[in-house]
Amino acid sequence: MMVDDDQLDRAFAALADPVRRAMIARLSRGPATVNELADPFPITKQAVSRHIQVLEAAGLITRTRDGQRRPCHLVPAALEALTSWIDEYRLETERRFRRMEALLDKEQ
Amino acid sequence: MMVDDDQLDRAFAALADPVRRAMIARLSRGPATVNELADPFPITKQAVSRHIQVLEAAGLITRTRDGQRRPCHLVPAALEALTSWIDEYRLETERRFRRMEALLDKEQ
DNA sequence: CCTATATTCAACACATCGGTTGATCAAGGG
DNA sequence: CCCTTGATCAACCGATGTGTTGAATATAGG
Repeated sequence: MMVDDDQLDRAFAALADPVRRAMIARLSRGPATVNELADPFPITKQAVSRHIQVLEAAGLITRTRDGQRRPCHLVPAALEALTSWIDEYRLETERRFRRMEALLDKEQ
Repeated sequence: MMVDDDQLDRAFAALADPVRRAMIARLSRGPATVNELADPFPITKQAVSRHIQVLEAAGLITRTRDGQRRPCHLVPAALEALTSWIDEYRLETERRFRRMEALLDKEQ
């Protein structure tokens, strides 16, 4: 999946909060409503509702309709886009390190 | 690498800024000083210096000493810790999706 | 020693974030 | 039809983030 700068901004910012990360962890085990997601946290449902909106705006979750409930679903492809971005630079760095080690070995 | 909640907060927040992501990209190709990192951006060196401090506090880079210069170096293990966190939940979600598909197939 | 260069500190402005409370909207169930 | 439940909107508050300018610190080098 290709993402632009704004998408990365929103996605990484969304993950930079322990409440939202806990929600991601919960949603990896299956869909959940606002009330279900709010349950473990000592904050208001309104605050939880906004956390969910942040995750949705970041593309990390989608929402469906089930009567008066709005279940949330994790979007694995969005997570994969983030690991891809990170890995590009991690792998480049590790390759560079290995080249440097090889060069040092040769000089012995 | 094991990271706590605060480390994840700082690391993801550090990546939630296009300037800092561009610095990460630059550093993947080799160490760079504050001045070198500042070059591509239309902001003051002081602002760049603080971006660097954010990346360092997040553990994403380390700094060495070279005379009056303070070169920055990317820390691949810190990036790897982030992809590990993300992948745990992405993979769990994908496994769940596959189980659901298998179940639907069986019901046909 | 003196000066230029590299970097950082301090104080400020402004925007955004994450929480609250209170009101509102929407769908279901008796 | 009313009332309850699920969810959201709006306004506000304190904290944090990102930029600025101006001053300070530290090392290099003539």
